[in-house]
Amino acid sequence: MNNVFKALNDPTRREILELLREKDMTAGEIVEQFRISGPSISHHLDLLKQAKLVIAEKEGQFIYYSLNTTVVDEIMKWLLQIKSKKK
Amino acid sequence: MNNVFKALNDPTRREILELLREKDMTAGEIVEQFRISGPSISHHLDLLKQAKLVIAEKEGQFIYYSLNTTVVDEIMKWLLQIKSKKK
DNA sequence: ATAGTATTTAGATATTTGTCTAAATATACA
DNA sequence: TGTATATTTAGACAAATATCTAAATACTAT
Repeated sequence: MNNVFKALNDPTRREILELLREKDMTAGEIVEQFRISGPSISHHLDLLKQAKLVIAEKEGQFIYYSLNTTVVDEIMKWLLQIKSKKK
Repeated sequence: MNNVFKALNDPTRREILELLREKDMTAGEIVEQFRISGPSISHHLDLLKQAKLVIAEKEGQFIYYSLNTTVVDEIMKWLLQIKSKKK
């Protein structure tokens, strides 16, 4: 869960997730949306992958990234627990 | 919102929130729950305060900290939006 | 006033993080 | 086979972060 919070704690990475909400994209397409170098985006994608927030699938010479929202449920559960204050 | 993700991106701070779920506590009581120095906890509390995840109220020589979960709703909303994948 | 308790602020330090450029790897295709 | 394209890995560096000790502030009570 730590990894997920870590992954979410960056505006660029959150923006990547928002992009992937619309449609799956290749690393290159994602890079195009930002003014950040390819390697930096690649690094962000790696963190998102580690958190299991995205899935990477190779198709020929491209790598397609897609959202994986199952981990989001876990976070929401934790947040709900916090919200259910005892006193 | 950035501040909230930042505040949540630390196990100690998340644990503080879990403690405050049970009951309001003074800074000193919170410090007792950890093996971390008072000043460090004070710093964590400050970040939580900045994120508006906790509220601090002075009572005599003590400062009582309590959960504020209204900000949590904002995060949940964002997460739900991410979960509602288009394709 | 003075002493004691609660908490924060200041300043230092080691670690982590986000970014970059250059190089490496992998695939496509002529 | 050789060249172009897509992406990642490696290594460096500045900025942010978590922690500490020492000092400052604020309140209580003798």
